[in-house]
Amino acid sequence: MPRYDFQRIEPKWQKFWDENRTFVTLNTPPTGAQGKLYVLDMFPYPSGSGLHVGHPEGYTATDIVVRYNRMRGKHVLHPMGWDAFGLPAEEHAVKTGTHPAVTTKQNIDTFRRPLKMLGFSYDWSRELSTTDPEYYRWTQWIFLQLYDTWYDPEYEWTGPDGKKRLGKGRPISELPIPEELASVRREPDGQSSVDSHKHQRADAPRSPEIRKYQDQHRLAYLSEAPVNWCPGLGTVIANEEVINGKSERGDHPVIRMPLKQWMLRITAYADRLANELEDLGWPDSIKALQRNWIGRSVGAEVDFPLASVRREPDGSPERPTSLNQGAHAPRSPVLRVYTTRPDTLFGVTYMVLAPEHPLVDSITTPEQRAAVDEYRRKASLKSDLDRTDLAKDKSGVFTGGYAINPVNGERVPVWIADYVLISYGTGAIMAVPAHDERDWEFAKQNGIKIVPVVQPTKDWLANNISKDVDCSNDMLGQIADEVIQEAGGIDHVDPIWFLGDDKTRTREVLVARLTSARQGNVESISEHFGRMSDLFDRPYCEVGTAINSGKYNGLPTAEFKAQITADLTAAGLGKEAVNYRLRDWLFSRQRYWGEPFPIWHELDEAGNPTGLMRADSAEELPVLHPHMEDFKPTGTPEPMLAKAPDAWLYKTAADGVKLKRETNSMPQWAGSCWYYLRFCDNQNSERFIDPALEKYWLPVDLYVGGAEHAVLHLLYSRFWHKVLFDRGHVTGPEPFGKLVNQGMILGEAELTAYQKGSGKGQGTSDKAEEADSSLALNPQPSTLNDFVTIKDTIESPDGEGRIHKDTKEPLTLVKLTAEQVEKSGSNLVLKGTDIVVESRSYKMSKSRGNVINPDDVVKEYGADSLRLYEMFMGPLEQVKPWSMSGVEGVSRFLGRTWRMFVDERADEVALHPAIQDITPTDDQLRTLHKTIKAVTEDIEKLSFNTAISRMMEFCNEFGTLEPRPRAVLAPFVQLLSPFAPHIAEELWELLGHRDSLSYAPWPTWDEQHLVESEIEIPIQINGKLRAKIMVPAGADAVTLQTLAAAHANIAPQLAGKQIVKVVAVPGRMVNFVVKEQEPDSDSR
RNA sequence: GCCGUAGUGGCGGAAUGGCAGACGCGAUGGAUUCAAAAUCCAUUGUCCCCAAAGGACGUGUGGGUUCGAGUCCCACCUUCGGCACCA
Repeated sequence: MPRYDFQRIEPKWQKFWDENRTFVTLNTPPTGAQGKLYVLDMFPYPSGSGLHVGHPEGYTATDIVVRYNRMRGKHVLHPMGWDAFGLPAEEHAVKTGTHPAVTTKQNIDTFRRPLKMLGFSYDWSRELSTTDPEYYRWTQWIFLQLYDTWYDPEYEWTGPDGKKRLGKGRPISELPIPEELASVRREPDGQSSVDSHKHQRADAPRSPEIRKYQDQHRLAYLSEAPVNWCPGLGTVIANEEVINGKSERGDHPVIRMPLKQWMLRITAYADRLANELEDLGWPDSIKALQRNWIGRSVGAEVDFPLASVRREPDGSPERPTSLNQGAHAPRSPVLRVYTTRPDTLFGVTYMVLAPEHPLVDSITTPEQRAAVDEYRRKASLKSDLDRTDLAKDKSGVFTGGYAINPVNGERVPVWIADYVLISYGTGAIMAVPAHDERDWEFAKQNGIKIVPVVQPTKDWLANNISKDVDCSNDMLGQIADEVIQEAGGIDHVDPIWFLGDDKTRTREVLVARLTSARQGNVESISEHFGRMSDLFDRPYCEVGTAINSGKYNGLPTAEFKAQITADLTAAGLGKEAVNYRLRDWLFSRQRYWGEPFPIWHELDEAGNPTGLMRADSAEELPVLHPHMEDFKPTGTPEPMLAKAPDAWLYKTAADGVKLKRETNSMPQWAGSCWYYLRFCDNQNSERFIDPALEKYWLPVDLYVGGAEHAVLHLLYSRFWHKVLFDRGHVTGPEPFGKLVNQGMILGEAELTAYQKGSGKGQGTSDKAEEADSSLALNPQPSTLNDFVTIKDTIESPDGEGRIHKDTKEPLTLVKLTAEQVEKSGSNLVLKGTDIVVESRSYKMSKSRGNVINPDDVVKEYGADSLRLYEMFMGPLEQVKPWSMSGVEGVSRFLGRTWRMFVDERADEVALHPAIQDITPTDDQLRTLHKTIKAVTEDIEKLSFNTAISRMMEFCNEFGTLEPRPRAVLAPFVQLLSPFAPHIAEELWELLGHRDSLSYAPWPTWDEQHLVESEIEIPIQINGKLRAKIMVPAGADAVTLQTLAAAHANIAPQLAGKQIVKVVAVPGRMVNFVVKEQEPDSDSR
């Protein structure tokens, strides 16, 4: 009985593909190739727990595109590899003593097997792993490129892509050396460092001063700065890896502490990373996410001269330095701030320095010293989490110092407060409490005066009336008018009212007005809006017309900004400035299982570091890991590799200088930053990629992966690529052309219950959550038994069962079935109770127990069914819940397809006798060609779910038809093959073909066959459907109208009515616009 | 708060401004079977109507544009995701 036996078919074809090297892609295009296509999946981290259903989602999508294009004659590149450095393998090593390399190899094997089992047409000869020394050798080489590069923001050039650019990463040897350093080069002992310009080696004998100067400008540099130290992980991590003060991986607390770490100067590329997003074929949402992350803002830097500064012995106080700030150097001691609102300069009533700001010491007066030191000490202990938690609390201390407001000469007190961040802008702000929420809160809390400098507009008044005032939009406008009238004109509306002071008369008028508007209770409203400011959502307005601003009074905000920026620049008091939320990328980790740095530190006679560094040459790469037995973290910020044997750690250079290896390692992102390049040329031992192959294959034409990489991997990769581009190693500025993010697959929908009437509000999640816990604490014994909602459970420490979060009792989670609930209005209710039941899907997670294992699905339904189901669930980009019965649905479709070709009642597998070489009818051909067209276009649009539904329709039409014309069925197999390649190959073979279907030409459709002789046309009266008629396909508007008017249902309805207009669109519809004779209450 | 995404049957979802709900799941009825599974056929947005014929309503809410709106415009509500003391 030859049923659809995927367990026989699938391994058979996987073996066939393997043995015939069906999917190996040569680097030379085959003759007659229709161009190249590089389709890439985000390569996985091979975790020990194996494949997850999310993986095959994107992989199937790309596989369909690849198989389709292969059949269309494209020269396709479709590789797969492993992002295999990272913590889990190392943590496993700590537990078991197994070397991470061993674990990694095992994990890769457990990942490769299911990928092969799913029939993806990867070219496995291009497989790579970031942990392979032959791979990370080039990762280290690229690091050396970064190390050898400085960014010249002034450099104008034309790239190989023909576009003009401003700003370029250039070799460090081309960095101009300042005069004062250059003079040092001629050393007294005659050891000149006038180098040949051509071959500069990193360890060339130059003066230490120059070398340190260069080191400060490299794209890869060492910096002592507060970083995110995560004791739980035993390493520092990047800003991007910190979520709400906890580590992204493991959810461990993160504390900030100053450490010397490697940084990559990604901020130098911030502008280009933001601007060059524009032309990318990426989803707007991802572009927005990156733009947001880069966070470009335009404003001005303004210098406030200091009124009282304790002079240092050398005569000048230290000036703040910032990487972000430009070169204009003030002559006298100043406090430089960055602001996006230079138009509010006249409203500055205090200034704030970040506690870590270098000027704090010199500005603090002796009287304030103790308080300032105490505040700084406390602030330094705060983790980012604490700072976030206490966001509302605007604490701060007065330093005793004053600065002079450059626009009006006023003395402004200088405070320190931790709501100002050292890492953004200049680490200091001018505070304008009248027009900034944070400054306003701070001023209120510390009793600082508030000076409004922006006059509210009528629009502001209308738009900011409190949401508690329940009235129409018209009413809001009227209230605004009322305020203005009461004040005697918009210019007399005093902004101070909104800053908290009462304005009794106006308030009374408004309250009366509101009362009449909503027929409310006068007293309650009066009480509710006790003060004028309560009537408005915000106590300040941001944009409007200038007041209290001297000669600028009357200027609208935008003009004021432009004007005063120009004036400040002219006076040398400031300049326009751009700032980024993006920070430099913290690039070192303290772990073993990452790429070692190809860097040495020079030691002096006593063995102490001199602060000078040397890089390994390209020939010395790769820098391999030292052999180690003990993988326990040091527990301190001291890197794991510091425990390496001396042979690895130390060496003496040719010039006799003692060297010690850099013991940090690179973060996991390093390997994934450039793997798409290596796939083009993964065997090359001379270069990281052959230039000709780079030019041929790049950029990646389609890149598919999860949206969780929107700001990490995708930003880092673009950065590295741009550096390689600037240094002439790649030919394009961007690595990825079209990008698609597959949506996450959620677990199967679960029913959760909560008590009716509990909580407040309407059906909000808050309510459900509140109710959840009360249910768990007071289970209804007779009705719910041990039913407990998921919220109340946590994973037990051994990771096996689940326990109650409060009682720590083990729990059995009872899933409700559809039979246990009944409908009640729009809700579901647990039968016989007042428990409301909600259906919801959650992220798959081990602790929730809703993880679907692809292996199990393949065992039960086959790889083709899994592939087909994941594509049929819905649009690729969308988040969608898993449904096992959905898998059964597509599995049934494959069964029907099988039976369309194979007679299951026969004794062996053979073509169904109903399939005959007969001439198809026009209708049959139309169905076939419609299907070819639809499937083809849907694949092009990556609309796989609709493509599959088209094939289902085809199958529904021909599945049981007898006889079935072979000429119609054969192309269907080709259409199906990208989606369900195994069954397609099998059927293709049954149809008598000996070669793999993979290169059979994709079917084309003929418009001629799509033409229908008669079509159905809807007839509307006043836009409402009243009838349908069959008309000849080519019928013109007049014919349509005549036929429609004569229709048995339409004629009576038109009788005696005035036809105002007839809209007849040939091939589409007819609409009669009639006027009702009696103005009857025709309920619209 | 800011940026982004999405709201359509019992469910997943489909619809170049032109017949809302393709396709699938689920459900109901039937055929087949000793019976079941599997399979096949039919019905399936809600409501009015004994039923049919027919009709009314229907794409988050309120307006608007249009002969015609799920689709376009304005305002709002809600969901999900990201960022969040970024000056």
